[in-house]
Amino acid sequence: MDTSLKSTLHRRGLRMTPQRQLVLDAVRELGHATPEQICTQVQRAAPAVNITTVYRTLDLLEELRLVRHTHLGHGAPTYSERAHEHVHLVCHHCGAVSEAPTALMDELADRLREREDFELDVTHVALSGRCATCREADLKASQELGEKEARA
Amino acid sequence: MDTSLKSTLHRRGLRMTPQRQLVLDAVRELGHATPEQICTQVQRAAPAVNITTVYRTLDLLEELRLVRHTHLGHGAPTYSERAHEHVHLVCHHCGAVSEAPTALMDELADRLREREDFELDVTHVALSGRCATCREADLKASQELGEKEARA
DNA sequence: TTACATGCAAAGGGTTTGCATAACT
DNA sequence: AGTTATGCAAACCCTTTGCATGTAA
Repeated sequence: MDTSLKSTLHRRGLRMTPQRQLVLDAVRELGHATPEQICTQVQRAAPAVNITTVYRTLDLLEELRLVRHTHLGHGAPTYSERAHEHVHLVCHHCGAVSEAPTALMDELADRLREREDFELDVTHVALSGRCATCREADLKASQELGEKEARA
Repeated sequence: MDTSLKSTLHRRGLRMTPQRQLVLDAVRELGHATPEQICTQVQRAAPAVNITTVYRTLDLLEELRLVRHTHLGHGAPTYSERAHEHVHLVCHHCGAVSEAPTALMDELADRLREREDFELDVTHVALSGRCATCREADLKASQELGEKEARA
């Protein structure tokens, strides 16, 4: 079975277009990007492409399971290739997004299945917390505060 | 130390108002609710209250650590009492939201701290997946499909 | 009499929809 | 010809901001 985008579309009576290829390319190049970022990237090659088309194409590519979107918290979701599976870690202090292997979630997924009868989708929602850099900064700040109080 | 809302506000040079009490009451009554739902609830007691005030009050109550908000995926976040700590499980098929004990996440939190140097905030983001009801429906549907194919 | 709080209207980001046009098959 | 795809504008939801008015210390 031919699994190229073109034939996948054709099997559904849909057509391959330059726009669709460009959106898919942009998702692949950008890693995890918002619709707006994807649109900007696409427009570098084809300035006339409208953001509406980007939204429609992302929905389509998601249906075709070529991409997925993740909610990082506030604001627009980000889209990435389906093949690149990972957990997103978002620092809600500085906003930094990092990626971790999904294997980290295996045990949680098992427990949720057993105890809550819930089948976890590891990639759809990001985990929120405080990143290494901000934790270091916190530590330093509290040390300085300690010294200041010791002096006083 | 007096920890009532009124004195907490007073210590910051802020005032207690009927609106602020009503918003806090609504959050407590509704469990996890969007700003709009909270506004509707508040307006049952005081119809003139504006949604702007609800947003401002929710921000304030969050700063005071009396409430927290959680992103369930699409759409508006939901607010709940800070004291009610739990993990949110959202079914991305039917939209149902359930709650699970945060203890489920303890091991994941430990691993993230060790391996990724990331301090997880368990409550801020919901976990996404497929709930028990939808999983049963899936199972039933695939069984029926199997029977149909067997007949054909 | 000064600071804080509210309501209202308007603007802002992100997304969807309606519709006419254009491009395929 | 008939369907699918696009661009454009308008509408939509959710949230924030500016400003005038109101209210409490």
